[in-house]
Amino acid sequence: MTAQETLADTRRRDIMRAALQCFAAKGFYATTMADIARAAKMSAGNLYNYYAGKVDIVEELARHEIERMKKSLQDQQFGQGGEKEVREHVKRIVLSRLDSQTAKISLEILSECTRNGRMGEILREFDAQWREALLEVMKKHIQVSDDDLRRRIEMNLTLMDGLSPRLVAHPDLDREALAADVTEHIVACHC
Amino acid sequence: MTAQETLADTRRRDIMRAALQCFAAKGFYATTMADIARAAKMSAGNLYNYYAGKVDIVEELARHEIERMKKSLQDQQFGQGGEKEVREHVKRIVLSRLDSQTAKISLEILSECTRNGRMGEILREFDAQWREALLEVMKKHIQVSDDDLRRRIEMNLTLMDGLSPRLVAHPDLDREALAADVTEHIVACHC
DNA sequence: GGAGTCTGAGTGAAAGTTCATTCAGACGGT
DNA sequence: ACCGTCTGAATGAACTTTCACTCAGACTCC
Repeated sequence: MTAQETLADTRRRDIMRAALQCFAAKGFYATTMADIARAAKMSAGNLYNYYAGKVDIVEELARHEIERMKKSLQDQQFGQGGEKEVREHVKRIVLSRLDSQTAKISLEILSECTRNGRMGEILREFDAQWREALLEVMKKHIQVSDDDLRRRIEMNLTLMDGLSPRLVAHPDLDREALAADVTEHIVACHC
Repeated sequence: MTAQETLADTRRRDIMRAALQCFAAKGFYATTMADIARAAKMSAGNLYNYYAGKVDIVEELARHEIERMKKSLQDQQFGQGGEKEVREHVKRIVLSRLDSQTAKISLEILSECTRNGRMGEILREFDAQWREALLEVMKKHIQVSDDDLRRRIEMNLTLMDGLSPRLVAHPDLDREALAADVTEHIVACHC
């Protein structure tokens, strides 16, 4: 029983990893089930023993990615530590978004969210929660109106959201420099 | 002779308009030739009298959109006018990017650029030209090293690029406020 | 030897593309 | 002005290919 579940979990992880590669390389629509199967080193038919279909794979992957982002943000514990720690945390997040594969998948998911209602819902819900969480943290550090704080948050998120498109339009940009500048701007607003 | 060319041009424009609608609504891959034909009020077969195929339509539309952006930016004449004029120009550009349909198409094109070599080339080329042009303009107004200027440009472009993703993640955001804040940041770097 | 796992050829539907055909209007000779 | 001819835009059904999905049987550990 446990062995079965473990195997199934392993297979699902294999498939997710393979799907991530393929989707980053060719996009959701251009990758075929055969592509995913090949990348996962199994037959196409076997995919259906672990996922109901392609849509299922796409949605689970998108949910995973959003969940991963949420987790990485929450782990940062913005409320804790001095300015130096905060700066390092922020910079780590920024740099993680300046990864080519991450950027491609992010854009793919964003596109999908504009037309797949359920996925759009998930993203917007996550975004709203995240804005509220940021608001609460910042309220403790800085004495300005909520309205003003919300505007600063929106600016900072816009900056974060711009990293993926920027990397596509300018793949050779100086990641360290951009990460430093973005981090500086965010921290300046935060403290 | 002239009449024929005009008719062809009209049809191509009809098709482009129809394709833009469809692509914004369903994305490049999910829209079928039948969709475009329906939106353009003609038969599917007739599309092939004006475009070689679906890929051709997608690429021409993307080129059009990038060209349109380039033109709108060049028209702004950043070098001219006082600070007030510059501010208004920038704000107009920012607001134009905070349009829902524009945002969807932008994301669609960005995704496509990550996997279609030719389209990626066009985007990166445009981006590089634009960065150089900005550098030249800013050099005249502000006395800092080229390296520093390039970093500021990269920041500002990141901010601009973030507008489309932001609108997808938070469709109800206060556009006026965000546009004002983004504009303020850009102008502050520019003068 | 049986349960669980996997394979890969096969299937059907969907969508891009082609093409024989239609038809409205332009042209030109009488 | 009228008729015959021609052009080419437009149609839509047929063709072709691609791809998600299925299933009957093979394989492999206990």
